[in-house]
Amino acid sequence: MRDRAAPSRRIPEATVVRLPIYRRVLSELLAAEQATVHSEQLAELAGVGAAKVRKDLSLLGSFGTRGTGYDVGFLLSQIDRALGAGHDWPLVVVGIGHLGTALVNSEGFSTRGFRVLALFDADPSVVGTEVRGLRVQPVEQLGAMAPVDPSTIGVVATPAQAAQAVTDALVGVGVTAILNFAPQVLRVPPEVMLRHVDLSTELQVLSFFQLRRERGRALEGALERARPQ
Amino acid sequence: MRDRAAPSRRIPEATVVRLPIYRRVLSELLAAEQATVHSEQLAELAGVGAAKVRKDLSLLGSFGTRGTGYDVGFLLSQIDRALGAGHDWPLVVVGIGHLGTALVNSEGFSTRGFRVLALFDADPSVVGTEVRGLRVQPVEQLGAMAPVDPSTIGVVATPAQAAQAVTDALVGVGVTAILNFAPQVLRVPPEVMLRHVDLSTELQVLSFFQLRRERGRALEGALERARPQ
DNA sequence: TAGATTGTTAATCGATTAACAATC
DNA sequence: TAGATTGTTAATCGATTAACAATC
Repeated sequence: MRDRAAPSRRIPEATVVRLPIYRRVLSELLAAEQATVHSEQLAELAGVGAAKVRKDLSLLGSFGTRGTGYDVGFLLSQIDRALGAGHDWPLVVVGIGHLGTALVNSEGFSTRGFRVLALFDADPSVVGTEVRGLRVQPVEQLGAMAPVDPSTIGVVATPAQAAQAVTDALVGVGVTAILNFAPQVLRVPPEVMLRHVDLSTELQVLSFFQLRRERGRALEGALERARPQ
Repeated sequence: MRDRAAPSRRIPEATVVRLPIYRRVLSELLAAEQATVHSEQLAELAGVGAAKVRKDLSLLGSFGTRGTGYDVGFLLSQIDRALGAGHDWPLVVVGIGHLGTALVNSEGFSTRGFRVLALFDADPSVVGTEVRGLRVQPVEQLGAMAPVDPSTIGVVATPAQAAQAVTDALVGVGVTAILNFAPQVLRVPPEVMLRHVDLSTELQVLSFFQLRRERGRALEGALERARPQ
């Protein structure tokens, strides 16, 4: 067995997004002491197709055994490696409302290498309180914090109107990756990576498809009535 | 001017996800009393390409004027129509922790037609409290609630281990669209629409790309050292 | 009319899926 | 060896982008 890890080929974003899902399923299987899994079962548990599972995994390397499947523990460790487990990922979280607090308290946060470096908020009644043992600092001090390590991830969980200024400040102290929860399109320099999660957008997407379904039903009804038996 | 609305062609999901972004930009332009906008500017403000904007909008209908652009108010109203504004979207939210509370308190929630129908939680210290004027009910009563309207959207914001049971109960009372925040793959009948938002997945995706960048830098450094001037 | 900008077509790119030879 | 299942190829599907004719 030699050189099973894939040469670091480009891994498509669509695949990267599924890796944490496989990771979760595998860790459940590991907890249940299942030794091996085949693509069909992993696919079923992850809610995707088996061909996609094999394709995704093959991009990381050749970790399965033909005729048998994948060793659960080994595959898990390889996905962890690809996702940078073991690495330290400092987070700077701005906006310690319900959303910011939810994020900081996420399950399995620290086991995945995420470590809260600093918390900021604009609200004087929040500043000074402790979340997960860390004191919330006034947001005005964000710009004055010591330059951060390049692997640091910034989290913007402020109201929309504060988000751009906070983002600029994060970029100013050296943050190169930002997760934005504010309902606001952010401008960042091209070298800064940005992901946007918007609760209300997700609901709007769901309601769009509900609406289409409803219109479909209405149309069916009309056809039904127009073409009586 | 006749028949400007597109025949209800299939609108790709990728486009649907961008509609709320255009919507937000347009409502800002409207607030700033800008009368018209062209695809180039809308693209710039939404952080996408101009061709994509025109393509997306053309799927909804032919709402622009060649040589001039789009009327801000009219385009906004058309996007609203496509997204089902004016429609009533009842929500059943299960899990009133920080995340559930953040969602229920989202800005512009009610203006978009979302209306919280019922709140449930398993924690006795949360049950009975009021969020946005609505009393939190014990989760055991979820299964016994009156069957819901087919446009109802369920929100699962519980810990992972409770998520599947809660989902089954939601489906049981007639919910056909679910937004899942629990770090858990859910099984639903094929007719139920499901979207999954996972805070920790988002961070893992960001850290994956950070890692690749780091490895890239390391490689560059190595090449630099291997090929001295 | 001249200039500007849409709406659409065609070309490109990327992701998904099916099929199957390789191989345990 | 026979059966099972991977890893990969090729076909398909869908989304993005560029280009430009249509038209205000």
